[in-house]
Amino acid sequence: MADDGDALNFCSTCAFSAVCIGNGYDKDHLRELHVLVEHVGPFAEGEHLFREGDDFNSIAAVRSGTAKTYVTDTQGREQVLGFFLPGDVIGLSAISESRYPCNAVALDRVLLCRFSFPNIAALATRMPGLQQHLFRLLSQDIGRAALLAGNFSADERMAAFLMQLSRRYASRGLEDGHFRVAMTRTDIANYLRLAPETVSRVLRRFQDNEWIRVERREIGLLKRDSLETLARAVLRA
Amino acid sequence: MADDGDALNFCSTCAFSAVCIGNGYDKDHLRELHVLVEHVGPFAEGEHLFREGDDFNSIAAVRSGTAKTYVTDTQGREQVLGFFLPGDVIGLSAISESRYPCNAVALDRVLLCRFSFPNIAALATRMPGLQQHLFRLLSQDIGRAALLAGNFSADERMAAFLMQLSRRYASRGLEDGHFRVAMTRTDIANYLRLAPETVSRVLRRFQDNEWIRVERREIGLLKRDSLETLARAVLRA
DNA sequence: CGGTCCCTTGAAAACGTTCAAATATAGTGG
DNA sequence: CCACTATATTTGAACGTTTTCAAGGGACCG
Repeated sequence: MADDGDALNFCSTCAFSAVCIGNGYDKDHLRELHVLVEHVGPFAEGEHLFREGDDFNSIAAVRSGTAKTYVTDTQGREQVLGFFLPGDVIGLSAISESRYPCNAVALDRVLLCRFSFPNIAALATRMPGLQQHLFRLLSQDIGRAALLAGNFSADERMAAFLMQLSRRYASRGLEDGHFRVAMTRTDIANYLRLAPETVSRVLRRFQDNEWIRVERREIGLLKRDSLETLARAVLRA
Repeated sequence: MADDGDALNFCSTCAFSAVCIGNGYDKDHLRELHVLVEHVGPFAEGEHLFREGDDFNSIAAVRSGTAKTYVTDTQGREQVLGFFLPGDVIGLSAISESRYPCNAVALDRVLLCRFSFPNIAALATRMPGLQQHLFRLLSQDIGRAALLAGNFSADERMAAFLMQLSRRYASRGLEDGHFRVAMTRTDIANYLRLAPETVSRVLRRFQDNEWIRVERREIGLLKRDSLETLARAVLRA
């Protein structure tokens, strides 16, 4: 994946961060990126990475573990905005404000690479490639946020959720046909805007159809085609 | 609003574009922005500004009129992604791709200021303020997209829609207590993920409560408090 | 004046939620 | 090692909101 030996020698974990933020930089640029990076964590399960209203000054790449972002609505119910796997960048939606607009919490043991945003933005003015990468990260998130906004059935949502997870694992070179999710049913429900009971029932139905195999947090995908067909309505790809 | 007399003398409409894209630039910078701007339109009602799959190379500020972006789902049903009033920037979600991921169509007579994105990004590397403004525009859209993703009732969605519209008019110095919307009930329904019949019924109920006054596309807000209360669940502010 | 598209209204049906309760799992301390 | 508790998950049944289907009215445009 990161076949840039020099960068790896330079600092293996920070090279990984550089990969998270963008590719194609020379050694000097990597060195400049490196000084912006701060390794933070580990965060324990349930520990907050940041809270709504905290001063925003950095974005972070997940190095290992899983996190979720969420807000609490007026009736105190949790709305999960997204899940963040290793390689994902968290905190982008805060850029337009001076404070984080949501909470972020670790779902298991989480390690981060934190980047000062003012500094990285300043660096970006001298590195067009980095600027473009940041633009793309931001723009991608706009599309991703719109994804679940549609008017979809519980089955379509769940299928899309599973396929998206699988794709994200695959894009990181991990096993994508069988994985262990870090989130509870309730987290999934809050993300998909369904009741936890509905999540449970849909998973049951998928298993009865022999499309998946579920055992607690372990999920195996048996009939990707069927799931893809359902998910297509949501994912449009 | 635009109290920069020089800029206005320089080119009134382009000064307006500069205002759309960002403030606080000196005369030289405005001149540089100016050469990037291309006035396009008018587009007639129903005419497309761009279509899904078109090559992406520019973003555009709406100068007058109203547009919507939408995608067509697998069953051929339209999903409205957003409405764009004068001053709004359209096309930001395309930055991560080389092609537009959605369609944009004029709802009435529309004029645009179009900016070459590669050029404006290049300029941004020399103008930190512009870069930051672009980052903020993008980040704002992430938040806005997440807005309607929640699990809200038809009443809450409609109230939020009306209040948001009112606020956007107000922020442009326009009448915000009574306005004429350019979109059909079906457009609103496709945006709020409701059936057109539901939109009709909710508006009826609001009018029966004397919260609003509706006559075709004309909408007057009578009890902003009641609407705000409902909308709060969605807008969180 | 006729046609088309938009909007409204009513009744029935569907889907997901809520409520209630049973079951299972992991962590804790005896 | 086992009981015990808190939390997570599953399941069933009733309920409610929104959708769907069907039809009627109304505005605008030629």
